[in-house]
Amino acid sequence: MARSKINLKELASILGVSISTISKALNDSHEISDATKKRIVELAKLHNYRPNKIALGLKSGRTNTIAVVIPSVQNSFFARALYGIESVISQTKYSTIVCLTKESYDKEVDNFDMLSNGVVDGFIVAVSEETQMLKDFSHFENAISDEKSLVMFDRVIDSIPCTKVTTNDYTAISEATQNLIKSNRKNIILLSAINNLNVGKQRTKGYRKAIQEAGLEPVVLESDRNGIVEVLKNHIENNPVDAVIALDTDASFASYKVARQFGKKIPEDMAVIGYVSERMAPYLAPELTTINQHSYTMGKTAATLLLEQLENKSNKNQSVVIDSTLSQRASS
Amino acid sequence: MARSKINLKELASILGVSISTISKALNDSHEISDATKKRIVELAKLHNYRPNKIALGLKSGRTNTIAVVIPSVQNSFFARALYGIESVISQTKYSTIVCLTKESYDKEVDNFDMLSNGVVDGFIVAVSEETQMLKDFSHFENAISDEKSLVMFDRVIDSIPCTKVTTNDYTAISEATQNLIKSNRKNIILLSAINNLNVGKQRTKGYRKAIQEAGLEPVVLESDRNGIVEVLKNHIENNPVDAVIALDTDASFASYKVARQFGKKIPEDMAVIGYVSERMAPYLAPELTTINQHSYTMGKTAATLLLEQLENKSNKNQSVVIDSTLSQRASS
DNA sequence: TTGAAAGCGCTACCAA
DNA sequence: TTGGTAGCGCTTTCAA
Repeated sequence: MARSKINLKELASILGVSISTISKALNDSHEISDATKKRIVELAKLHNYRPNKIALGLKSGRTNTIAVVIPSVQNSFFARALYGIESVISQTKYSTIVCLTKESYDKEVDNFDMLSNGVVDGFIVAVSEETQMLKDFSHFENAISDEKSLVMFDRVIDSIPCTKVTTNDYTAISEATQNLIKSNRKNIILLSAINNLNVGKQRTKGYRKAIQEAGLEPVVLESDRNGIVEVLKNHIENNPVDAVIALDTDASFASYKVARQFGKKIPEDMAVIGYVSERMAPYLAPELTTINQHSYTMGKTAATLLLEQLENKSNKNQSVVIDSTLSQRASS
Repeated sequence: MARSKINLKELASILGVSISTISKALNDSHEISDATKKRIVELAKLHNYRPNKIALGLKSGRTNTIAVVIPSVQNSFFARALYGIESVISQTKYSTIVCLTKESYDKEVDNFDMLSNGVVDGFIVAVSEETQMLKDFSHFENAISDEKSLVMFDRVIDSIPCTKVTTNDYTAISEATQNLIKSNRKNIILLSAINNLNVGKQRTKGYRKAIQEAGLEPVVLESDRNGIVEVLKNHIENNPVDAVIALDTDASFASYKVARQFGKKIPEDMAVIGYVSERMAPYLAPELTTINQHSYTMGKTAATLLLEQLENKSNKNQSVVIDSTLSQRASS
């Protein structure tokens, strides 16, 4: 196939017409006669001509590319949110660049720096943990002053003026806790392998609120992914527990594992409510009651809002809350 | 902050020097005196100057961007492979564009078309199922004739001349089957929610080979994610089963679920070997013996080979095989 | 040591 | 209906 990056200039010289004629013809301009248009389009097709996106980008100042900057993709929440984003974006003329920050401030800043100057038209970001901690948000401010559209989802920074999509985590978990209380659980503990993250702390707050309102004693068990089983074991050995709220996948699975080891029946002896993908929850025995964050919907919403902003169909800086819901199953 | 996309021209006019002087100074050219260099660099820093990547790309014909084109990211194999790729790439001057094909030929072709003309320097791809079926590989051929570097991993096309990273799935599963046979299992069935995929068929072949060599009868149960539990139930109700090889996460979890429902103990009554992420396997009760595809390593390898190719350090078209290994746990 | 100018591939304005 | 030319932001040769 006669290929290898043919450009307007070459097409022009083949047909003995000017570059601008070629350009106009391929853009179906009314200025060009149908006859030449046809010749040109045919030749272009023959040579499989594709306009050079980079040149287009330089010219127009827009690239029809958006960046999705998220901490990870191992996490089913972000994987599914990304899927939602992609579903929306891929139906448009836009493409997606995905950047993984691994919760690192430096990586996040690098990505914004690299992409802000000409490469993308806008950003969808879930702010990394380290950035939240350091409270240095100048890369976001710079993006805004560079007139990039910016949408934050899940992990948002209140003080940055941009569009935001969040979930009502705090409320959801506090309601879940109240549910357990109503069904007469007395020793409801919280188990978390993510209390190093803000999300974890937020959820813990919701738990504490509900527990304290009921006059009960909050018990918060935290560890990292590797230690979580041990931490729970140690606690259960020495304390009464009749319900666990598990803040993440590891904590959820750990609850089941330890319950088995201690011969505790779920939900009779111990109820469990956890965060696990909706796809996985039914496989647990008994099926796990989960708090569903609707990650796919959040992704779709974030993408839709960004697109509207890019096409100037919406005023900037909306805030949308996607309700988390309790998916009641057999474990509680 | 005085920002908003300052460029060489503006810097030049501020200092009353020429654009080329600015350019050279910022690139630390020896042609420029230290004095002016200093003035220029300082001004650039003050204005937070960042070179426009798009302009650079147009000029140089390279963008220092690579595309990763994979079917999905929900799947833990690809999620982790992507993580491996990112780990390598993010240490270099290159950035990554991630495209999700959802196993669609059209999406894959679109992505290649969009990115081939100037946007990326190379591709890492796991070929979509539909593409494998349709056997139309011209988008790969075009990329090659456009002089893009191309690395395929996991899902590769033999007839396309490019670098390839694969795993020895066939051998791994056939060895796993032999293991079961040696430990005296007689009714070893295969359970798959992915036999619509080539990977699934490949694994099935490995199973059949081992079973038939042992003079046993192969039993292949397939379904999709939603039907997999029912299919297994129906079979177990009416047939003896003392071992299951589960080809994917859903099939693996389904095996546990059904075993429980029928009061079959794992591994005594029924052994299970499955494909589940190494992170998840220990949470199952009993812990699941898995076939580990080393997705992270595959990703890293693919990325490393691509980089070498981009920097012309390696001859093209190597083929690397990353051995799958059996992670023996309690379920078999 | 500095600057002018061409050119990467494309579009759009203005002439012809 | 067509073509010449400028310019997007940058690098690089060649002159000054």
